[in-house]
Amino acid sequence: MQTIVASSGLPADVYSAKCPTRQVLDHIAGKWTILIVDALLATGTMRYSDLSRRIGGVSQKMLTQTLRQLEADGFLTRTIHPTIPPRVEYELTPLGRSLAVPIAALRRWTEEHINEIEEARSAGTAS
Amino acid sequence: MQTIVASSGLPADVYSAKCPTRQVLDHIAGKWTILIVDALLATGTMRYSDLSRRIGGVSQKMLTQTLRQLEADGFLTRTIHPTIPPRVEYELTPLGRSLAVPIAALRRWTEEHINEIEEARSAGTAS
DNA sequence: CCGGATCCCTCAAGATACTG
DNA sequence: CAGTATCTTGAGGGATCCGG
Repeated sequence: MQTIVASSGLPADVYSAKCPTRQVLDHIAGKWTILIVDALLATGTMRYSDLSRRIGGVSQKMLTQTLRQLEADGFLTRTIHPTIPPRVEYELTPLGRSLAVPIAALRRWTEEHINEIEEARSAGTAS
Repeated sequence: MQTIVASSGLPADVYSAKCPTRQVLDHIAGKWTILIVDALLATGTMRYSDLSRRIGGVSQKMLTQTLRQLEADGFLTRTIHPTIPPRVEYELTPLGRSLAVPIAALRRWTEEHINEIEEARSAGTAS
């Protein structure tokens, strides 16, 4: 099946630097995006601090920035509860959950093949 | 199934910044990695200049750097034919082809859902 | 206290030019 | 053809501040 991109009227092609699909792929490819979406698929609704604690090594700046990007792309919703202290909850949309499927597959692949990769690495450095 | 990482003796966990799986995921997540692996899955063996032409917007530096990384991780092989002019061919290993499956799924997802994403974006900016 | 926004600085990506 | 060398720029990390 071939998709025609509405905004450009051209066929979707991630190999073309100007194609809108490519920009989207670049966002998805970001390491924080993958971890956030995968965490939300597993956990359901999460607060800002939950995500911050769950995802090791993420800075507040990048967490906020990536969450806003994901919200703009329609992958998740951001719900503010104006209580004291404030509560902000993030949850995947149906679109976000459909993206989470291939992303979770990628995470699983990494965890399942890590030992093969480490073997290849030590084989390379040994020569 | 839970994988124990040989080098650390700990369970695989991409959410931990120090886990080896996380470093691997960060490489895989890179936009160039995804495009290179996906291109090689579709085409089989490719020369340096083939990849350079196929992947729009990649600089020589990043192409070389990413290819060396993928070679070190055991995802592809690099074969030099010492002819004049020189020929260098890249091809996925079995490990690389197994990685290409979830990566191709991600590319396909992007191309198939681009119109939904653009709709979400314009809905957001309109408000 | 939570969920950021802001400032500053570093390091890696990208453009450009050159070479075996 | 298939890279390396060099320089530049800006995305990303750390620390700090702030409104509710």
